[in-house]
Amino acid sequence: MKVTIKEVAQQANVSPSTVSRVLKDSHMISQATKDKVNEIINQLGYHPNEIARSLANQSSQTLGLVMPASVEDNFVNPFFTQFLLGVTQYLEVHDYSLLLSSAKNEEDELNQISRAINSKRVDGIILLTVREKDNNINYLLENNYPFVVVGTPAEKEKMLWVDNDNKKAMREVTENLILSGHKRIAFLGGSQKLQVTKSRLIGYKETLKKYGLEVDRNLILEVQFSEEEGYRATNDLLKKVKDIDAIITTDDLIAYGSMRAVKDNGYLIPQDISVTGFNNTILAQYLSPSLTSVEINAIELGCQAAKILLNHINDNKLKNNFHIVDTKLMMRDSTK
Amino acid sequence: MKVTIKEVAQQANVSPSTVSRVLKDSHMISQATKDKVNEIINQLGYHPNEIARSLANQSSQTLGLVMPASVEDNFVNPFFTQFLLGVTQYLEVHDYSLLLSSAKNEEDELNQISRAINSKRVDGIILLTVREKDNNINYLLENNYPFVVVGTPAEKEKMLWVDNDNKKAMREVTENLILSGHKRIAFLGGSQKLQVTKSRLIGYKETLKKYGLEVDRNLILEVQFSEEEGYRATNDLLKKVKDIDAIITTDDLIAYGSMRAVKDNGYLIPQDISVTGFNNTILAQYLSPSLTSVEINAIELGCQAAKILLNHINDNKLKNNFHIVDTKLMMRDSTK
DNA sequence: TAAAAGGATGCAATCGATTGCATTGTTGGA
DNA sequence: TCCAACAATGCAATCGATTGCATCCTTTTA
Repeated sequence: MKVTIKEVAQQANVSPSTVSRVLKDSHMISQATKDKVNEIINQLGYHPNEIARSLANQSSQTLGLVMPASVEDNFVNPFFTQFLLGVTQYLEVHDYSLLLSSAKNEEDELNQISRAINSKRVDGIILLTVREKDNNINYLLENNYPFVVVGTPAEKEKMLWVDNDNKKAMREVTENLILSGHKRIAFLGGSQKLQVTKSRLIGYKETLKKYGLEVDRNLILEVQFSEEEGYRATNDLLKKVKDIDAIITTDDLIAYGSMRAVKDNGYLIPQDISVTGFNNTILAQYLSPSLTSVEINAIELGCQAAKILLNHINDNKLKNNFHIVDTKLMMRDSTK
Repeated sequence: MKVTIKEVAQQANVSPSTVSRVLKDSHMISQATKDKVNEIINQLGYHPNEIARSLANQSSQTLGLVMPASVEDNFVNPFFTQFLLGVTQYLEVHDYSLLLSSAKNEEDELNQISRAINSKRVDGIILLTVREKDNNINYLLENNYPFVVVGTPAEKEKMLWVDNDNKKAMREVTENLILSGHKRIAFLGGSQKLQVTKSRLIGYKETLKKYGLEVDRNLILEVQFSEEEGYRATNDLLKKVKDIDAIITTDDLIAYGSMRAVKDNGYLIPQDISVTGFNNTILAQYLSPSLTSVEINAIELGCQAAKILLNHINDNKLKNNFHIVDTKLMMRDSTK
């Protein structure tokens, strides 16, 4: 049942080395021998044992990915599934595999990462989260181990990373609102310690300035990523500030909460106040009114992450590299 | 930088065999030697090379999972992410890993599966889909290769599988509706060729009979899994049959389309007609009215799939085994 | 025609573990 | 005191590939 390179060699009357070279299509082997060996290979149904190969080549042809403990918060979002799809699709073409593990909590991530590395089962790691002071990144840098980060890291000139174009995305959203006549535009974002929030905020502010609108600190709020928080924050805001005509949020769930608050305060969407979301989840399509949102190309993000990391692994020179993936504004009925 | 078993052996003045036995905590080794070797191991920061281990042990300590081509249709649904989480969490405890690949289309799945098997990179396969005449299953059975199926397969006494309790779930839904006074309950399900639809339909019919209600063929419809189809089917149904007071669907998206049609036909939910969904996606919570739905415990399903497969691999006797995971009815405002 | 050159292939070491069997040293029973 | 029994460890083969170097044979060149 189990066919090894030795058996192929015997049947073909050559040495295992020759079979190995045929498999690589080495130029050292004559065409006649190649044909003969290939025939036996097909005949016996031989497939190389990748484990043995990995050992001999000192390379597992595998990347590692640790599901962050926070995926649980994010079941709303197809991001993770799409990202995985992008990664695996790219890897398959390049004869790489993906080894997946999951972390029980934040500290456990480092555990999982070092296990993967130490056991030599992966040639590189894809990191799905960036934290402010990121232990995982530090560990990987210290050990000089190949990895790519999804998101913009603090020391972005030191490593590989991919991100979507948050600044540009927010420029588009803001500009769109301004061009359709909005003047008092609020911004509901996540924690401003996060790079992702910072970038989006910059896009928002830049665009206001570009069109000569005031950046009002009272209109910029930090909220948790939940419907309830979106509701609460918007409610407070509308009680305090009376002339708001648009609310930009950085997540569809926040946007949904926000929409509820807008309605509860007696305003119409979008006639009185426009609302925008982010991530273009299924909610955006089916809420009423449907929600204008920003679509993230998670598949492409996964694909690019895999690509950058693989390039680095196969050509150790590229110590620093990055790729920025475009987003797409999905206009719907929650904006004028 | 790279520490092997040989170096540990040298430093500890023993042979590699002894180190290997210390790692297994073999009873053949004296406590003194164990202590000495373990100290050196910690000192040098030695970690076994799992690739080499796999080769020697003829076991990769890894399961394979192919993302079905159809995940793309299912980005709405956190099922996949949750399932993966369940699998990886279980595997980690048992020192197994998960190798992930994705299929471009239905035929490509078999490709991916045979690649994984032939390359000896996995000890078993988790199949996420069941089709009517399933090539993947046939291939794996023919090759006598360990695998577990998610869903109820046709020849369920021949293999390992896990599923959620579809029959019971539908019994609950139906009973609940009947007990709150509904008498003319329609059933919008997916293709009746699918086992999952069959089971759910049985639960529905059984419960009607149990309470002495007529099973009316006109009230049972097959639809595609989409909002549009849900709308269309419901619309047609309501035009034809006038006394319907509840609609059971087998997916939240279908339910949503159905709800829209109910409203468009001038009925109130739930006062005139109750509607139920399935899968308890994010939509169910946030639609208005919020949607009564059935929650599937995908994490548990993943966990059980991994468990059953691992048990089989480590104890080849259990050729047939299964596990049925309970569902949970989430009552919301779309039902009386 | 002999020597050099070069093409095609095989030998054997290697990757980093595991494990059956041989060996050594110690203990206890007769 | 001698030998059997057993505990502890080492030797060397093995898992299934890859690859540097040696070898052999053919062809080219002087």
